[in-house]
Amino acid sequence: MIEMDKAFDFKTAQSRWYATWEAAGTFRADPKSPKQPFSMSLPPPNITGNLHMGHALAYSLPDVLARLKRAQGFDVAWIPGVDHAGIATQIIVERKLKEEGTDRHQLGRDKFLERIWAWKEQNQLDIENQLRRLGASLDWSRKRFTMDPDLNRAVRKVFVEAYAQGRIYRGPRMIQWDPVSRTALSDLEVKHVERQGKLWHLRYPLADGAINGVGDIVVATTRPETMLGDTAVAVHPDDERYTHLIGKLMNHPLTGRQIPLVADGFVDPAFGTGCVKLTPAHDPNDHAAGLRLNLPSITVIGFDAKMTAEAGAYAGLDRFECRKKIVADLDAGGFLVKIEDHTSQVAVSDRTNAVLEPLVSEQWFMNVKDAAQQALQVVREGRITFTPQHHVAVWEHWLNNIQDWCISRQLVWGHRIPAWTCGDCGHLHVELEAPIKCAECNSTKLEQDPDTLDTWFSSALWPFSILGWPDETTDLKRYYPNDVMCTSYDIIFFWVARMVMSGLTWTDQVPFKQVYFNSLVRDESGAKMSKSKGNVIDPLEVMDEFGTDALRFTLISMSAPGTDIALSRTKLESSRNFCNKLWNAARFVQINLTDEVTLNVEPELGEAEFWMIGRMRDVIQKVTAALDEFRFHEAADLLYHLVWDDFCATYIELAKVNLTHGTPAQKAAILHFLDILLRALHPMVPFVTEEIHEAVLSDRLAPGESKLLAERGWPLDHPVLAKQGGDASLIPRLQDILSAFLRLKAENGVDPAKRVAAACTIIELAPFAEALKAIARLESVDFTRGDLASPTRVVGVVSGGTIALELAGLKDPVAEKAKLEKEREKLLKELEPLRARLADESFVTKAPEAAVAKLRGQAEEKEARLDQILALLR
RNA sequence: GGGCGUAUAACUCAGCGGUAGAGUGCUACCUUCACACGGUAGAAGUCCCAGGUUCGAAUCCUGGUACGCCCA
Repeated sequence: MIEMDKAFDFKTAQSRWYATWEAAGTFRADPKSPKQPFSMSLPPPNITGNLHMGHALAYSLPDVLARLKRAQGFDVAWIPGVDHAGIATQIIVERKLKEEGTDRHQLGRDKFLERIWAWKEQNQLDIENQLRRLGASLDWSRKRFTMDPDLNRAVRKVFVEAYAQGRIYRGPRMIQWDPVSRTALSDLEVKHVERQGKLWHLRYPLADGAINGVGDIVVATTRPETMLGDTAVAVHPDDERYTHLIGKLMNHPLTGRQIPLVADGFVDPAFGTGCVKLTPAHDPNDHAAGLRLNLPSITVIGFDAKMTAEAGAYAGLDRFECRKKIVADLDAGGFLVKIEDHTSQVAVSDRTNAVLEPLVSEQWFMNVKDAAQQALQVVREGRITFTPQHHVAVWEHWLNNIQDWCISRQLVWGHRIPAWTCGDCGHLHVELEAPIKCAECNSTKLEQDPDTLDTWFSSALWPFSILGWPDETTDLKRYYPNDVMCTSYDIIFFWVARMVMSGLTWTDQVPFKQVYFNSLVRDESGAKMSKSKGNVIDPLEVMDEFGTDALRFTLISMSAPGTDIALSRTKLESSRNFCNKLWNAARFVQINLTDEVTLNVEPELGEAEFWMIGRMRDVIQKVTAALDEFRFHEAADLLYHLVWDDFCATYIELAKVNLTHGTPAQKAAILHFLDILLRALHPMVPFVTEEIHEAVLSDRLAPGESKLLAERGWPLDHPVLAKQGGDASLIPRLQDILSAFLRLKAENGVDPAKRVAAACTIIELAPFAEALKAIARLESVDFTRGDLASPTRVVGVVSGGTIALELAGLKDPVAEKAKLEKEREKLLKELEPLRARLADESFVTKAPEAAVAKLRGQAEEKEARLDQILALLR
């Protein structure tokens, strides 16, 4: 027999079991199995990352589902993988090159890619092993990487077909340019941050001299450096201050160019002076206005964020340096009217935090308007459900306002765009495979587009590409659509929306039926974890300090849908203590077992057993229902109290006599209960339960049962749970009087360990005399219907009777009377609203019968207690 | 500017039409033969504010206030 230590050694347990499960193939899906399939795709973590607390949560919750479904008899396919994370990865490897004194341009595209692949191999292993440490029951035989050859094939197929259908097109458009990573970004990768800046008021002189005494137009701008590209000044058409000047020309203060005053509705008359300069090449609003008004566009800032040749004297300057110089020059020239402080929203890159430059550039785009409508439809129709539901509102808003998606990136790391341009005739070929020669002119001078696709382009295909799409594979037929997608709500647009759109477009099916959005994990004061704040809690450290099970249980029990999680040490301690409690309960059971006690022995059931069975049946039913609806916190809470309060505090205490001196049949009952509890808890705390299972149960199983708890069934239909019998009210009443005895002792200053004689009027509990004596430390218990009041006894009132302790020397009649009077007052106070409500005609007639009956029951109970107190006081 | 969410015990949070709960902390006591990562008893709350609906509201509705997040 394996000896169990006094405290659960989680370190040993969590390093042993994963390898065992993996070797046994416990988590491997089997398409040939007669079982019903249940499938999920792991949101692929970036290869750049270490496991952080967000992952720990996002992967613990689906693991609960995967383990539950496996236990319920499903063929579970939970498929892992990692994401190549285009920008993030390239930034990291480029940083490494910089440390080595080189860069990607020196290295060249091919060598640079080699470096990234090498780095990826190592990092992928790290993150995969971290997932194993977390206990995530993934089918590693099906693991994927977003840049695997067959996933690349899926990407190319989608690109080529979408191009043929006109969904994908190329063209010059204004995009957000990240000058640090030197790539275009999609709107979603742009973050708007509030920055303290200035508002410069600049004078643009009217070319034909003053009109009505007004010699110039004053514009307000937050970006003076772009004025070199101004091709107009705009006002609101209804702004009466300026209507008479519309169409007049101005002299540009720096370039000397003449530009007109134009009117356009986008101008906010309340902003600054009501006049804004128009720079179509460097501002999205100006760009749109420029197109509407047919204005020329002059690009003065380049892709390196430096001023171009068009900037004349300022050419070559960094954009922010240029700003300073321009302001100084304007000031010197008398064109600077004033400078105000101004907070403005600055667009920065989500990844690099670089201030973005809106630039017109040749990029690839995807029109997703139709797909968006379909995505809206399937959610409205309930073909995909969201938990929590309130995310539907955001979903609706975003998809209804969706813009074309800029999918090309000027990066090396990613899926290369399958487009080739003919060097001779300029024809564009979008093909699955590299063409040998130009179909138009037979030239062999074909050059592939150097750009790669947005990382999310391949992620969007994840649920079906990992199953072998576009081939009609066995896996695709069986595991697609996925049943559940568990992910974070912060990537609802980046990922979830795009998966739904591409799933509908390319497979004509929803990619998954239910989406569960997990919360974000915050620190204990509710602040977002960030490296700069220094409040990051590392899940790897937590697993070392408190155990993986404690971490998982904490995250699960705090996962109430819709609220973020404030992770705290105390909560982790509490979960660790819970695992230890379970461990010790099992240890106590194990110590008292003899070899002949096995799960094959028909258990002998008494009152306590029937009560415990009832509790387990009730709780496990509720847990099953809660997990079905993603109410993880509720499931965890129910099991916590089932183990701690019902099994440990109540049942084991009552069963101690049987456990230590009972027959094998009596002990078998306890063994069955432990078996049921372990199976119910395993999805949440797999390591401690598997460890206990090995120590206590693996030698006592029925023939044919797996020795691995991870392979055993969900206990809901366990035959022992179906047993009925006994008087369900007995144990709660016993608990009540136990507590009352202890309270009487405490109130009267009796040492809890001191054994005193006791009496009780509830004679139905006489069979529990031994347990009562042991738990409440009583000398004896006299069960009698008679009056317990006596000069030597202190008396207490419980539900349905009275109890007494023989305290000859210790009794203080005055204090006792005072206590009873106090209780009488308390009862009267509690009864007051009850009596009032029951006397209320409208309540009794209008409220549902059950509500009235319940209240009446409560009132009767209290009245009875009051009667007993009054009798004792007489 | 628009949208979403949250306000409940000292702290972190459940509950979301029948009259308030958990974990932690706090107070007192207990090293009792599974567990001090334990046990027993106890104190602790105008359920953010103001209206409304209802026999009845922490719970539903309306309007505030505060905080958080998302979008523009």
